[in-house]
Amino acid sequence: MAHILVVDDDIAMLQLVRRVLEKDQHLVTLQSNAKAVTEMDFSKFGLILLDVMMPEIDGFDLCNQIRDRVDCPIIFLTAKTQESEIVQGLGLGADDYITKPFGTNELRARVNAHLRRDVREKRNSFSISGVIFHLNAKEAEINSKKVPLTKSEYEICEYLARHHGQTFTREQIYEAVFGFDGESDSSVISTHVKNIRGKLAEFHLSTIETIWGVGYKWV
Amino acid sequence: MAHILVVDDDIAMLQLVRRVLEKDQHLVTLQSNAKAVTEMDFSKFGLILLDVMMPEIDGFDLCNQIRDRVDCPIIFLTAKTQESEIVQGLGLGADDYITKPFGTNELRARVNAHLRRDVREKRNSFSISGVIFHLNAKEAEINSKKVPLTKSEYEICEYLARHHGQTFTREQIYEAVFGFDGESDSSVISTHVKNIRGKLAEFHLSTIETIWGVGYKWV
DNA sequence: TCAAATCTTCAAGAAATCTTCAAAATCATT
DNA sequence: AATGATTTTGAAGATTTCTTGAAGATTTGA
Repeated sequence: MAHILVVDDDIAMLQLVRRVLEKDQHLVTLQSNAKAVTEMDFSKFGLILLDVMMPEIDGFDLCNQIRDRVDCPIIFLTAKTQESEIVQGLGLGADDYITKPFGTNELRARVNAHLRRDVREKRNSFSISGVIFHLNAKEAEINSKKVPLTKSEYEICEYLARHHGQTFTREQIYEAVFGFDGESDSSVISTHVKNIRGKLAEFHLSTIETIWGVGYKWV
Repeated sequence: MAHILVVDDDIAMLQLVRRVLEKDQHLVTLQSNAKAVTEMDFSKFGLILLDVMMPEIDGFDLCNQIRDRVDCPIIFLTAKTQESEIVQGLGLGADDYITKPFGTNELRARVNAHLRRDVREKRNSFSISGVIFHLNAKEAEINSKKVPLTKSEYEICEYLARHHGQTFTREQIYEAVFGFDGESDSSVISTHVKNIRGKLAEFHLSTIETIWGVGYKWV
């Protein structure tokens, strides 16, 4: 779901955290060299877990530096239990603070809570066959590039993709996508499908299959 | 700084929390009747502190209901220390969890950390596509030169830029930028966009895209 | 209050999209 | 291979949605 950076000088701890976070399908990047961290490109991370006590560099310092450059949630991960330390950590712009030893489920829960907070602010979308459908924007995306579908084309595409595997007659598609009708709407769908196919072909995709005598299906 | 709602059946606790939070100039609203909470207008609060153990209604339930209606940070405040409870709380959409007895400074720090997270998204200037938006002055700047946008033009521009990538209908833009309306406001936006485009074009920018059949989008 | 700036309305022209249609291609069955 | 049914395709016309310019209404500032 998200790309998470974990910084800690304790290798065993890093591996533990990776194992825990990968339960939730997160992509986890580990870093035990705190100095190297300052030269990383943080933009790709959705969340950062930071140990406070590390040789060479202080976690609080690091937090400061990261916060200047990027805006994702930062969670401190540390053995310190003094309340004043917590205050210091949160005061620096960290978003949370987990004390070792921690329960692995608490770690997961806190990480996911912060990620959810981010997701909540974004649009919803779903992805299939390498195509991402952005429901609000009514746009389809392949390889981070926008597919130039018209509104009707997008609706047809999304409908078929959402019900992938199922076959629909042209009439069913027409009725589902536009309000409803009883006219000669089958040829309309045919033409739209032709155009959709043409546009998807530019991305080397042919996911709309003709079911002879019936209609179309997304595979 | 922020308007904070505190819900707890323990009056002494409510007063303690109020005293602590008012140190940071927050406006604090107390509520000891959990049932009454469900009928409140949450929109004005910047953060909500919620006790888990209350008579009549369960804090987790309440969290669910609030989360359906509003998007501000929610922090649980409770005597329970079981890890599984924490997991449950955070899983429900709460953003944090503080266990009683807590240090008053930890409370302040956590509350402020979550508020800061919100504020961070509200700087007084931000930049995108080479355009700097000065929120206070309501001025846009390109290559250190002021773009002569009128107030309405600036607001539309800033709104689209702030939500770059997202498509809005003319009506949505109108409602977001001016109060709200139900008239023929779509043509107003069309004309404003035309004028904005003209002014941005002088800086060789064309960042407002028409999404056919939907509206406009900043790219 | 008046003038200038800004906002809103409107309609004509332009652009994009949708629909129709018929010829060509494909498929299934005999 | 021939036939009839179904689908694909291209192009043209119809429709819907934008853009634009200009004019009237409103607000702002002196």
